[in-house]
Amino acid sequence: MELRHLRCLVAIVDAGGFTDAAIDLGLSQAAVSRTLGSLEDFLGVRLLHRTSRSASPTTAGVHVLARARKVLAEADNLIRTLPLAPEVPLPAPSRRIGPRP
Amino acid sequence: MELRHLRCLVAIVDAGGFTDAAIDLGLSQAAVSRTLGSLEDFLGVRLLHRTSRSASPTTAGVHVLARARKVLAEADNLIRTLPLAPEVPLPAPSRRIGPRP
DNA sequence: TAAAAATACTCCATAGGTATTTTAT
DNA sequence: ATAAAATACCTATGGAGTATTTTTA
Repeated sequence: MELRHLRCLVAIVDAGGFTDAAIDLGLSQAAVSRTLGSLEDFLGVRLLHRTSRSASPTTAGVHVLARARKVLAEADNLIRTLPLAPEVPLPAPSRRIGPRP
Repeated sequence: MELRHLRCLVAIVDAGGFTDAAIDLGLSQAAVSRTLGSLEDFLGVRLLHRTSRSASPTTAGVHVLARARKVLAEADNLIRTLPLAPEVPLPAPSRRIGPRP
């Protein structure tokens, strides 16, 4: 299981379907279908109920979805709270007032 | 960024080095080195200080490591708390007392 | 100099795309 | 009948292994 699987699940539910999720993810509809399929295979549970109109989470899907969001939130948190270590220290801001020499 | 990157970071710190982490992960030392390198590239920060004796987290590494553990903990939680949906319902436990007929 | 990590190279598994078929309304 | 998901097929990216080089305590 990788983050891509969880991102895919969330995108489908948020978009309400595979096709729109594919657009949001910048992937093809086929890729989205297969990625979610492999997640369901891995977990051994069907997560989404598909119709020709939309896709909605199963009972297990609702459960997994909530936890998937937590995982992704923690991943986002990791990236957002990065103490960025500048290899090259920022130049001291110039205090010059007058016109450029 | 995928879970494999975070699993790699955690394994290296827990094992104290790339080589032992590789054994724990069931990967080659080279794979571990590259996976951590790609994580560092992605984050734009050096996470581990390497010596020929061991690998220890940098300041940023300590920060990221803590968050990586949270991400992985949530991922584990997702898997552990799965409402397993048996396709075939479990057979009702037999209440027979006497010897097998 | 003796460990451990980085790199060069190669290979292959699989993620992803396109085109098509199947399915459900 | 139509819109959406699943599938078949193909390609290419990059993940992984082995062998080697580089690094540093």
